[in-house]
Amino acid sequence: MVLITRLARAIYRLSTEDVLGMRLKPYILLDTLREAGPVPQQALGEALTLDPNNLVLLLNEVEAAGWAERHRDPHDRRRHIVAITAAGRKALDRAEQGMEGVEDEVLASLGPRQRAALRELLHKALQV
Amino acid sequence: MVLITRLARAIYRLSTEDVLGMRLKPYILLDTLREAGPVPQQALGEALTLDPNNLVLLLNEVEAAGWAERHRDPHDRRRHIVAITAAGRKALDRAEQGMEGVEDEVLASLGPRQRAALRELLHKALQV
DNA sequence: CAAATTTCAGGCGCACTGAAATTC
DNA sequence: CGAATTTCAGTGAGCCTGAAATTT
Repeated sequence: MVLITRLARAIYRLSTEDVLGMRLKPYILLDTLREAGPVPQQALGEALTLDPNNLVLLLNEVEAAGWAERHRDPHDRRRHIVAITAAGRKALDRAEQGMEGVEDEVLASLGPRQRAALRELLHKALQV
Repeated sequence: MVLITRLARAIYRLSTEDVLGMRLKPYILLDTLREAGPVPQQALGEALTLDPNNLVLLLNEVEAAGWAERHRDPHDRRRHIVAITAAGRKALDRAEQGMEGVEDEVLASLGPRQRAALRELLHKALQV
């Protein structure tokens, strides 16, 4: 647990807006959103371990940038369905290129196979 | 990178003071300090990816709790050497028991072998 | 005197609490 | 009407910039 938090901190410090073209939070949101497809706002918050209040503020910012859109769910008009936009995919692609540099620095001690193994383990851990 | 930050966030949310007997930051500091032995304050900050200013505040708190001590380095009186105390080890042991519950929750999808493999990969990544 | 190390004070973006608005 | 979902305003702790103090 300690190791993960220490690594996460190193990642955070390297993931500046200069490197990604956006702050780290929107990047994580867009990455998750692209993987999950259009989802209710609540489910998105759970995936990001972000409480609903803060998600609203983050989505305001991301939507203002044109990277995602909120639409009311026709089946339950209380809900908002969140989806990534074409511009969002483009911005995310650019950010990912910057993130490769961060990964090379953070995981410098690991070879390609070890990185793949790590990715698989992390992915499985989050698949709850 | 995204997976690590998402996991770290989940860990942070579960690692309350009720569970650990202390906040997460002091826990990480004490864990790192016990592993590294007495170290100059500056080196400790680097290991924690924490800038020197914030480390001062964190150490003020940890020292006030009696968990660590700062002493001047006799060879270079500008430096402070930081060391964990006996009370710090005790508090850390208790916190680790609480952290086991967090680990069980966060890594519920992984078996013992996978957890060990994950730990080894993370440890190597940080060994720069 | 310049550099290194630790310390503190001020300012700002961030996260959580509480309450409101809409819809089921 | 009670519950669910999203939204916003207010509050408090946390991080960073800048400058001071001590020692080399």
